[in-house]
Amino acid sequence: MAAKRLIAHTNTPFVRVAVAAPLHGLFDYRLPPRLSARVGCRVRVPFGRRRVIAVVVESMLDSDCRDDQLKAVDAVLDAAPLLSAGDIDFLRWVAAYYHHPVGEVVATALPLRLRKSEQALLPGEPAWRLTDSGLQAAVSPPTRAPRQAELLAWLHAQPKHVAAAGALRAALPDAAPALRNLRTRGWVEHSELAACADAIAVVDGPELHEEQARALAALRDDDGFCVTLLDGVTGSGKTEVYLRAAADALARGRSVLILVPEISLTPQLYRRFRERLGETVRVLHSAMSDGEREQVWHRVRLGLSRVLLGTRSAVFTPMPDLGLIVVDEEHDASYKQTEGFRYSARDMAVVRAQRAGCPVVLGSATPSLESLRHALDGRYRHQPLHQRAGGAQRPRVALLDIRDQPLQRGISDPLMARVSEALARDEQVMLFLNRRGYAPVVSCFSCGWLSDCPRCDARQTLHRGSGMLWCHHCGAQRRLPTVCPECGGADLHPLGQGTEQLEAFLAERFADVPLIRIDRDATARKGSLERQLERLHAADAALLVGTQMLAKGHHFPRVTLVGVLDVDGGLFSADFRATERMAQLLVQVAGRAGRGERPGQVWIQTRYPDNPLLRTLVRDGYAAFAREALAERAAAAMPPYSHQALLRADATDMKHAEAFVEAAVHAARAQAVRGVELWGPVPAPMTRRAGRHRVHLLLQAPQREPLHRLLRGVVPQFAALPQARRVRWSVDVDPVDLY
DNA sequence: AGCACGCCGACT
DNA sequence: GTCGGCGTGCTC
Repeated sequence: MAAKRLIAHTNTPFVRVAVAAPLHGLFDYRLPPRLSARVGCRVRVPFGRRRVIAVVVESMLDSDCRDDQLKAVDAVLDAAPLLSAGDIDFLRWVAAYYHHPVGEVVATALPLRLRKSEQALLPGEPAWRLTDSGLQAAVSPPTRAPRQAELLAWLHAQPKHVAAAGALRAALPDAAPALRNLRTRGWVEHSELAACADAIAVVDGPELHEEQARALAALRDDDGFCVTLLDGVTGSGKTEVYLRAAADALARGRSVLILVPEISLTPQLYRRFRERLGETVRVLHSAMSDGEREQVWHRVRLGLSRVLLGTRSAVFTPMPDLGLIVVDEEHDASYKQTEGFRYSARDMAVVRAQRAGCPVVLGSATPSLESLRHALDGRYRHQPLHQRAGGAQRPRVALLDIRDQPLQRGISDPLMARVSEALARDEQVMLFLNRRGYAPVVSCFSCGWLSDCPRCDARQTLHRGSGMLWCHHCGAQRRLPTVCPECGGADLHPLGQGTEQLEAFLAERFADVPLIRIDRDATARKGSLERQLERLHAADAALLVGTQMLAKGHHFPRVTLVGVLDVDGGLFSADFRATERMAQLLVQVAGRAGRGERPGQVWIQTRYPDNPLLRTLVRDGYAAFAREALAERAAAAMPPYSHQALLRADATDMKHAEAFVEAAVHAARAQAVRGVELWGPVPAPMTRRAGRHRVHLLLQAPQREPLHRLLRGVVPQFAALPQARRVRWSVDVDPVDLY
């Protein structure tokens, strides 16, 4: 023990560092005796022919490398570690799990600024201090400069003759010119006030209903690691449970990490947490500047702020004494990073809680089948919340068979009639269509030309507002041609509907009813969504048209009728998870209806009213649907009853992508790990995308262990394959979409 | 990734 | 004659 402590705190002659490069190994360096670098500190090291910022992950008495191969650390950039030994262990575990280069994983745990800039922005308030000569001047102040004298006296009265710049400004609002003069005389100097901890101020909330109380009591029972699936319908008060559990953790002197999907990181949630827990609540999100992000990051890692509300990447933020992790809307796809280092923040939150020995709460009205399986197997505690807070009634959900129905812009007559009736009763109506733009394709009726994307195996969507054809997969745009590019005819027609068309049609049909469209295009203009929603709260009858954006974040208490125009796309997709996503989306959309006094009704148009999963969902709800869907997955040995990894490769030349995956298959076969199936090379579902041809190899196994054993052996070999030079490739462990 | 080395085409 | 194309190799 004594020896170990000695090693940890004296200068060991070698360090092992993680470099942000797509290289699987770590790199050893000599540490000159004049330098001291503990695990978790950043260092500047010579790397190849350049200098890079790296993170120390081990501190060693000797190295496996030959002495003449070792270079020396240039400089130590942090006096104290930014990441604890536990954080480093966790990140190394994460890198091993995702078979991703450690350096890149460690880099994602640091705020961007710390990867690029050597100087850390450690927290501390800017302040002004009286200098020695200033101290003398304060004793006999200049009589001809009363403002300066006043300022000198004020600073003199401060403890240690130092004051925060903000406090000074508050006390002497007009002191800026005097301050400037004192500074030129050398009587005050710029300084820094020690960083102080944020106030923790827990405020009581509303009384919990029985189920909430039960869920909270269960959480209190177990202070160590345990996973709770908080399975609660929209409006059942999950947030209240999070708040109480967070307050408990704070009371025990612990920190709390709250993860939310990108979309629902609304100011309202942040405000609610601040109101209830105090200034100690801090937030990390994409709209913040690099400097702000780094400041929050330091405050949280130093324990100055105790509650962090953040999106996906916040799961790697170092936090001392972690006492609770919450993953809100745990089924949400945005927890999975879909490029580069493809991690699942939800899964890593569970691992992190396990390592920290603290509880983790996964909350959702529509839990992922992965989490539900764990709950059914007893690995997660299942905590349902059925009651709707405030006693609002569940909406009535029904299928609308449109097989023999004429459709007007995608809307059947029965649905249209209900829309009219609801509007006539001064109620609000929401129509959901998961396709933005005006029409998904434009076609020439004389020659059959279609608006194909030049770079993808997809159609360009018509956006009539801008008069453009737009590929939603690669972003390629062109003007809508006036005549057919193929035959020169003037017989071009949009086919199918998007939200833009629906909006135009309904605006004409219900000219005197306020109408709002909510999708990525309509809300791109900043702040416009908020203003539109204001308008909605004031209105009586109103129409809302939108994509899945409608289903998230915002609540529309006055909506009594929800129409889902097209659900069938989710039923027959090549992606086995499509039905799960469809069901989650339907339930989330339905949850928007009837939260006021009047009961809501939800009508779902379909050509497949006999589809068993759809029927179960509508008749018996999400839980019943999920049971059946799980049974199907089990029967087909699909996740979560098997485990997958996906090797993706793409190249401008299809042959290169194929050759690489072919070679990868050979390498994988040579490992001869039993119990892992290899499916590939196969062309990706959308073979060509943004001008690149994409080829996959799917690896699947009933158990995790053999899959990971295989990957451990073979992924480094992929990197070394000569064919790898001609492709972009990546390994996706636990892929959620196979596109 | 990022950087240098190296070996072939059209230009001040 | 060179400037520069990107294939190849390497990073403790």
